[in-house]
Amino acid sequence: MEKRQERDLSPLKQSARSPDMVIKKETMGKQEPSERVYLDISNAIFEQRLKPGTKLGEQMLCEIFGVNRPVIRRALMRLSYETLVDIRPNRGAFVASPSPEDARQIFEARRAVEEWIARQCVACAGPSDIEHLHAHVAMEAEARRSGDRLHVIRLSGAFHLELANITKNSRMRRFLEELVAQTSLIISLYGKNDESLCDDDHARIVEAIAQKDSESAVKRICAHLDSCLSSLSFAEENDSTDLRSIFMDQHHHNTLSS
Amino acid sequence: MEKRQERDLSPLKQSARSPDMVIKKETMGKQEPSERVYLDISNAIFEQRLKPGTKLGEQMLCEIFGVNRPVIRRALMRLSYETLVDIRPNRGAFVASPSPEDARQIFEARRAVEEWIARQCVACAGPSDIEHLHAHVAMEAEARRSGDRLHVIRLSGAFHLELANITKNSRMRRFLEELVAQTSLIISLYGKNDESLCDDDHARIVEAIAQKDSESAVKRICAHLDSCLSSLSFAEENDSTDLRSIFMDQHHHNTLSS
DNA sequence: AACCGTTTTTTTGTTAACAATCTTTGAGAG
DNA sequence: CTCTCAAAGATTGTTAACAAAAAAACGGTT
Repeated sequence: MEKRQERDLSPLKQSARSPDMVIKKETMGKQEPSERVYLDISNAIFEQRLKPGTKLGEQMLCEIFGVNRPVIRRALMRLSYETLVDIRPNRGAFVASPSPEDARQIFEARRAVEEWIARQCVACAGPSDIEHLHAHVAMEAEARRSGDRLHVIRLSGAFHLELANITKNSRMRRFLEELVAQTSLIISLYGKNDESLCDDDHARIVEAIAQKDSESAVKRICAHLDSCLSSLSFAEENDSTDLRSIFMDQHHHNTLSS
Repeated sequence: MEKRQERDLSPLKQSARSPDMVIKKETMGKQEPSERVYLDISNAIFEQRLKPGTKLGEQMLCEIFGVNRPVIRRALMRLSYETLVDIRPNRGAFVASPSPEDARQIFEARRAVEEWIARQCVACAGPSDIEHLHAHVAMEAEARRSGDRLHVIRLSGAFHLELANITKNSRMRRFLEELVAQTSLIISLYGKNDESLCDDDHARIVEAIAQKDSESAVKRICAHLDSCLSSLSFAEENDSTDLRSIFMDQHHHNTLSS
């Protein structure tokens, strides 16, 4: 996990929490301050408002959130256990920058987990679950039509968590939450284009679930993840090669001009 | 997660860390104190030396580990995120006591994860991996023969993590680590007998992996987990029924004698 | 202008003290 | 003897201050 890129924290200054959609499924009542900070930062990462490498300075966060330093440290600590934040001793906390190998592992884990989730959904989704999924997909389509990128991202990731909810296994859901948030970082870092790829994947997954077609559901969710993965470009991996070749070229020109 | 049972922390006073076997796969070099405390407590839970409901008082832990309170609090905080410890505001931290529903979810999650791990192992385990697994199974047998219960528990849980290592997916491994530790709590709470059940399950799983028989590997690991689950008794759930029936009986006797 | 060394400032890490809450103990009444 | 209440003690939660490390700024030299 590398890539130190200085970016500002202004995305945190706007309240990130839309009332109708909260990704992190923690209690929404009276919260510990550190919990709130944790959730807000986590959501900001999830929604790609906080980019990989962003420095999360404690004092700055204290001002943004209006809390004391220990509260911030607690939230950052927790985010670091979930590998969303990288705390470097004596240097500060930074939004994590997953390596290509991290990305591979995360997608692999997602695939394993979501395969199981798809099967479970087929086995135990009831009519109200299906209805709920249809409504979600409709919301995605609407957000896409209206060009609300942030909302699309939010709903798109949340779709997978809605599937996980149906399984009623909170541990699997929580694990997927982490993986989904980490996926956001990966897309921030390595995404080539915007997602014009997955337009109706979700709808087709829901259809397979509604028809109790386990095989199709699994196939579609895996295809969806594969398509997402293949839309990434780990060209950053070649940067050193590029710099080297550029340097060699420059050196070559120098010798020619002298 | 309930069940407040006061038990002592003396198991933490002995150094839990056997040099040849460390369950938690964090770096073994220079560690942050809170990391060490976290690992030691985590391992103590894993090895069933710390029982569910045990109160983990901050001051007591400070004395045991020879560190300051903030260090302890950090470790406890982390353990609570992994649901191994239950922090109740103003009351203190307690080793978690999973409910029967928790147990169901944990085993379900384990099954999903370990199914995938088994498949991966079949697909990518090399000769040295197989050899390593054989050695591990031999160590288990030896520990069982010598009656070293603690060692048996340690090795038995570690077997699953060794399988996870072969997949080279650190996120899946880490998730399984948590599930395995949580399983220890469940067995502590709901285990009927000692495990005379799973004597050669591991060996048979290794055999299936060695023979590249994916179907058998999956079947055997699932059977292993099922057998483990069925060895549990959620009789605690029936306590109220027992008390009621006892009370009714007593009442019946009272009416007869009068 | 670039580089290096020193000083200052900023930020992170740690500790101690105080505040708040809960539990235990002891005294008094019935 | 039992129960209730108040006080004391213990524990958890929070805050402020100090220590340590890194980054930035400044001044001098080449």
